[in-house]
Amino acid sequence: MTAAAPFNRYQLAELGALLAEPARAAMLLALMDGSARPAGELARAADVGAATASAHLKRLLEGGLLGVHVQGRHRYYRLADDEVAAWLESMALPRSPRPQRVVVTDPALCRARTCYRHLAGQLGVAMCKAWLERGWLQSNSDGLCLLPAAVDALIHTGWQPHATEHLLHLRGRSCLDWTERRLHVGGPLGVALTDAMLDADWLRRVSDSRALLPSADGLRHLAELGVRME
Amino acid sequence: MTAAAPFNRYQLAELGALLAEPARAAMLLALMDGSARPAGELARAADVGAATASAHLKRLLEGGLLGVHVQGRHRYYRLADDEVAAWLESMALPRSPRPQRVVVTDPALCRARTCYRHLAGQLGVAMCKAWLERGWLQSNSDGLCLLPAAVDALIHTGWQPHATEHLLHLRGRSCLDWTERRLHVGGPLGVALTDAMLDADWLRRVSDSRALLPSADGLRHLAELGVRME
DNA sequence: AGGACGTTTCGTCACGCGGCGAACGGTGCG
DNA sequence: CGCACCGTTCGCCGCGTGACGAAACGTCCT
Repeated sequence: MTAAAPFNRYQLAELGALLAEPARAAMLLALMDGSARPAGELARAADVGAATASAHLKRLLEGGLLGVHVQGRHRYYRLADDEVAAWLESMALPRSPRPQRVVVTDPALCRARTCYRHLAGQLGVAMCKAWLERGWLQSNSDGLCLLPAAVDALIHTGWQPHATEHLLHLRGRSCLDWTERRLHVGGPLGVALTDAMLDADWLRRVSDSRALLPSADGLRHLAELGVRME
Repeated sequence: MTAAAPFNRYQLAELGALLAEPARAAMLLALMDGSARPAGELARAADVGAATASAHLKRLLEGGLLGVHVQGRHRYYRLADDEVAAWLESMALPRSPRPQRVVVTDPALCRARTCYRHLAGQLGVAMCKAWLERGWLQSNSDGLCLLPAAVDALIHTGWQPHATEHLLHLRGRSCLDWTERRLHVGGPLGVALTDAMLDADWLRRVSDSRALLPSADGLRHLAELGVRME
């Protein structure tokens, strides 16, 4: 299902574990200027004993993050290569947007709601996805447009033929859903579809909320049209 | 001394610790496609119990790597943002040059040697650094050049005035040292300086080696000129 | 209202791992 | 050749933390 996992959980964990110790992190940071430093100096930089430092350096070496360069009774450790240095530098970035809040959302609002004036939420996303897969909705450079097969199906469920055929002339806009992070149908087409569903009593407005409540009738019809919510 | 450490050892270690657990790593990998998944599903993906998964998700959330989106009795976890996804992707890269070898090097070769025909090794790096700091050597767009103050000092130690003054007209090239990963003086200026030191018996060639052995006299004079080797 | 279910919190246990002191091995210097 | 020194290996101890079961909390469904 995932696109292409770069490597497995154990490799990622092993790499993380190398950074997870303040003493090792201190050593890596001390070497980030590209210098090569003897073990004793790194032990002092990390504020640990020689024995401890030696063990850490061994792990970092075996993990491929360091290289060593033996010179008489000294052993000079350095970052394995510039890639490692660049990668360590990049560790600082994902921390910038530090404040991560817990966003509490009304369940009904997630299921179906208006986005401006068109349908959004799980239902909107499901409709967009299903109709694209069925070939009822098409995406071109101009945006989204409905195809005749969709109109036939909608009329078959009881929609007014004239008003439904009018949908063919409306343009839809791909709209990224806030909660689902998936595309759904916006623009004039999205608004018209939503209005029609409200007229047909498939959806009902909820007072004082942007939530839309699907009726039992609506859910049944939508399921027939390939739109299912888990 | 280091350029600008992005953050301290504890922050780096904390970030690493978030990845260091296979269960957490599995969860992050499962979310790398941008999906939002409920806690139970992530528990299954990580192959741990619900209680354990909940604790891990809490840590990842507080660490800023995940966001959550509460919907009724479900809690959908996702990567905090696209930056985190890109950053995780980049974790795969530094592993490619896996084989890290221990390089054993002759101590004398590291201390001082010829790089092409100029002085390199610790001594070459020390000279470059000291003379830049003293304002005897200057770096401009054209490379390195010696300044009159340096010539005066060199003549004062006994170098031939005429030959020494000639050094002012030579251009030096910044050369990155192989063992020290530091700049030293190459180019015509570097060659001329090295030749002069050999002439003055500050340095001696070692047969069958690129190593250069500083004489006691040479070390003393170099120390006077600010060039010290630890 | 009551039962089912997803999720979190709490309490407990056990393993892993980092820390150090001491001993060992190798290199350089007088 | 012996001493000094740097670094590693070994053995032991203590803390941190991940694992789970049980229980509590909150939401959905009928």
